[in-house]
Amino acid sequence: MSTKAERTTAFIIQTVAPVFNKHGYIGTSMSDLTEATGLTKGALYGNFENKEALALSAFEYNSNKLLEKLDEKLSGENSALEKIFVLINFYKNYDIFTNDMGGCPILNVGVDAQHNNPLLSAAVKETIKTIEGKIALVFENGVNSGELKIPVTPLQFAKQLYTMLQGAVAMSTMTRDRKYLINTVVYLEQLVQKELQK
Amino acid sequence: MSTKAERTTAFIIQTVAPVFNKHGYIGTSMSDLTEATGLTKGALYGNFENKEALALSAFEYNSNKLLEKLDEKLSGENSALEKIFVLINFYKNYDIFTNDMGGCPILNVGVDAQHNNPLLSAAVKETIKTIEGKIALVFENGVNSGELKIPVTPLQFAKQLYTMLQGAVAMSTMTRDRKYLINTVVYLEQLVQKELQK
DNA sequence: TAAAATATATACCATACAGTATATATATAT
DNA sequence: ATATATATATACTGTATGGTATATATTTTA
Repeated sequence: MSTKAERTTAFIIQTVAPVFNKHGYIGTSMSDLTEATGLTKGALYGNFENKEALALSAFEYNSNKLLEKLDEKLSGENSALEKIFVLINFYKNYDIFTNDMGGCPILNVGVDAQHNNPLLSAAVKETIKTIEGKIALVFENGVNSGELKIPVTPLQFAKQLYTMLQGAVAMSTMTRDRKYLINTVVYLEQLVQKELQK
Repeated sequence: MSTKAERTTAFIIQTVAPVFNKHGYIGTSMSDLTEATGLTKGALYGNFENKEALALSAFEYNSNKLLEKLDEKLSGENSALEKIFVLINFYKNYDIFTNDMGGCPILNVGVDAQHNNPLLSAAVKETIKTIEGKIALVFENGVNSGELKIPVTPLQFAKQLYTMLQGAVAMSTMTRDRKYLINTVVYLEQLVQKELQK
């Protein structure tokens, strides 16, 4: 079993993660975090070097939850095309999935950190690259097995798909209207059906 | 000619606008603004009630610059299809256009304000609605004149197009890679060419 | 269970924050 | 040009900020 300190650290991260994600790095104060956790500054600074380390751990926590879910959706025994459909379909309820995190960590931290925190900004870029790689791999396998055809490279196609999905995420986040997600998913499903099936 | 005070107010807004857009509402301090303008707090508070009023004016300033540019692109004597091409093409250099503002005001303020400032958040929603309306009008005219065909309502199609464009804006903003803009523009040009032309 | 190690709470820095009261300087109107 | 109105600068609130030193409490190890 894990030590008490390890469990406290884990508890802090998971409690603090949605607060940072909602209010941003500067917008989150240390007293917001003591309030959310019920712990004191002594406890927080005993487990983390400073506010930035906390924010970074918080982002990694949210980011990993997302990456794990994507892995789950893109794994399994089904075909490449089916995997793409499952992925697209996942975004229909992306707002619900990310609600516990306080919204999409990619979008929130990516935009928030761009001129305020280079470390967080770099972490977001890394995560985006990872996600694009995961999607690209599915396309690559689908092409290699002769299952589907794509007009550009797998990575390029993955980037284009992810851009559209994140567009829907951004619009639904800013307007608080999930129709952007739903309509984009419908559009992409049709697109994949028509264009990719060999 | 305008009074000195009016010119000062205008000067403050245009100087302060990119600062707010880059660093967000909470991330921008009043001393950031005195530093940027070379004025003192007395001058700022003499011209604006408080920080929030300043931030709102700053967003409206950036937002209007964008809306005016869109009006310019969507006006003229050319056909509906040509207008759509001009619009899409505008986003190829959207990052350059918004650079003076400190980035896309819709995305930056829309994401920054979502849990921190209801007024700014509402202003962004309003601007999005306005932009979608402008694009929808072009589609509506194109359909009514029999120039082009669309599979859904003009507003619905406008929303879908704008979502994709904003997706490219979001991705290129977060990664600082303008290829997302370029590739999305290429994709949308093909889409419009193939699907809309009657 | 007692000693040592570790984790958390308390009390405290110095600094930065948004905002204000008032004095001073600058426009404007007569 | 002078009086009046207005705009800006200065000096100052009280509070909140991130971070720290140290005392106290709680685990862990022996």
